[in-house]
Amino acid sequence: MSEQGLHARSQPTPAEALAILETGIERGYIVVFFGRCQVEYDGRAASSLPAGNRLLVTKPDGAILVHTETGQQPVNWQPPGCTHKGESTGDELVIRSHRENPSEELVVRFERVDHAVAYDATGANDVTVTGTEADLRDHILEDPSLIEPGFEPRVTERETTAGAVDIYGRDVDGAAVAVELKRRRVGPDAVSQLNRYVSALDQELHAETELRGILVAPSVTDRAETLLAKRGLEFVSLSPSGEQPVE
Amino acid sequence: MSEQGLHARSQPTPAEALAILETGIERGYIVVFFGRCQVEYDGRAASSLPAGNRLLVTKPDGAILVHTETGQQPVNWQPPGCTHKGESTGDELVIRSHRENPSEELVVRFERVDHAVAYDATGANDVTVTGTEADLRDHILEDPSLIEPGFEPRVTERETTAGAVDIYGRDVDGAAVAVELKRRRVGPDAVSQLNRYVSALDQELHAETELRGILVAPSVTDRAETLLAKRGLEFVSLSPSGEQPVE
DNA sequence: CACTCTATCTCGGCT
DNA sequence: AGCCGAGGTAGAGTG
Repeated sequence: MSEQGLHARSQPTPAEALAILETGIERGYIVVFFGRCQVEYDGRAASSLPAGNRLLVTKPDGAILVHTETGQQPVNWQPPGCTHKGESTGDELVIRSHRENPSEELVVRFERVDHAVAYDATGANDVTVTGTEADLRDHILEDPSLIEPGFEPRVTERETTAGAVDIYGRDVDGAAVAVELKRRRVGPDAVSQLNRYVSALDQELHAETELRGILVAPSVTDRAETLLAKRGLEFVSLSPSGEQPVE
Repeated sequence: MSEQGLHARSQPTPAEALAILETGIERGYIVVFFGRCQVEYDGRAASSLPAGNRLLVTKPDGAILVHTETGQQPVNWQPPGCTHKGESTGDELVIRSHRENPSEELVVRFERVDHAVAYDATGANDVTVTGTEADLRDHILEDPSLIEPGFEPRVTERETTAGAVDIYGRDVDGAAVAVELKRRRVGPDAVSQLNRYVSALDQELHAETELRGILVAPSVTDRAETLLAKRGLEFVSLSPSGEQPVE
């Protein structure tokens, strides 16, 4: 079965599957195998997966994925930038994916390939997303009173020795304000992040100005709220849509 | 083309592709479409992807993935637990995936399906991984002197009001020690995490005992090192293998 | 269900 | 190439 941009074959021999893999890689196609395989990985960590029926995907950018019947995430993978080599040793098809820095290798052993497909998956891959932290920031810059009356943003991504503050400005009394934005409900980690920036700014300004830290998110967990209080930080409830979320 | 546990068809009509999807879902198969589609998503965020040749995977656990030719991650997806419905409207095949809590919907519109596969991907999916944080912890519990001579672990996952300390114990002088483990090089976030635990413990113990905080990781970034010093915390270099990493 | 934290996180942006 | 932080993070463990 072979049309323009598509090669598919059921129950290929290892040699046939290898041919589909190699021509697919050469042409910049996505190559997909359905079959029974085992997987070994060694690199940043190491893992072993016993034999089972799986879905293998190789992409022209060097990514490779092994999917089982469950989970959104692949059970094994390699990131883009790897080089894949197929090898047909008698009745087995072995696919090795390797990369450097860090040195990692993934080995997939097919004892049986039930179906093989190579597909030309070209096309726009520019997805547009809304409801991000950037949207939340833009809403605030457009209407700073969403934070509080009289809030005046001065800069975004203001650098400190501890990292960049999302929005830096002044309140109605002239006090400096560091704002940390989160698009979703936050835990203690977000409070610590804001606290790092506020501590760094506190040293920079050496007490010349009063300094406030405000965490902006749809909501916070109990522990985060406790930590905010302990650190003397404030919270403003806002969603990425710019609306105050309903309870 | 149809063997036991596999249904595949090239250039199916929308009705034929829909049949493969529905029987595949009913039988608990992975269903894969290769074709030209556009994708809309609305839920925690919202996104839009113009038409292009893509790979779509639906899993029997309710997960769904849309892959382009680049990237390890799918360009659009739904997590396990969703319900998928196919719909053949004339010359289009539309797949809707929906879930509640949060309410999210993914709509994939195929103007052309070039190839469709349903595959019975059963088999052991229990991957064993080594080189994790748990391995690092076990190495330390087996040989506590990896931290320092005389270190004596008392409990793992010791609860504090700020969260659980990975390893809690005593040093050779009887001082309390809170150890935070990381399997890889860490930045400021890990230092803040340890600092939260140490602050909480400090209050709990109300200065009855001296308290030390030790971050264990292969290495730290410059900012993390600065922050460690500022917070009065310590660092011990260890890898998940239990070895001290070479420079 | 919500909270917390790990992850071979991935990914993008910036230095 | 490394650092830093966002992410529709996902997934696991626990209460």
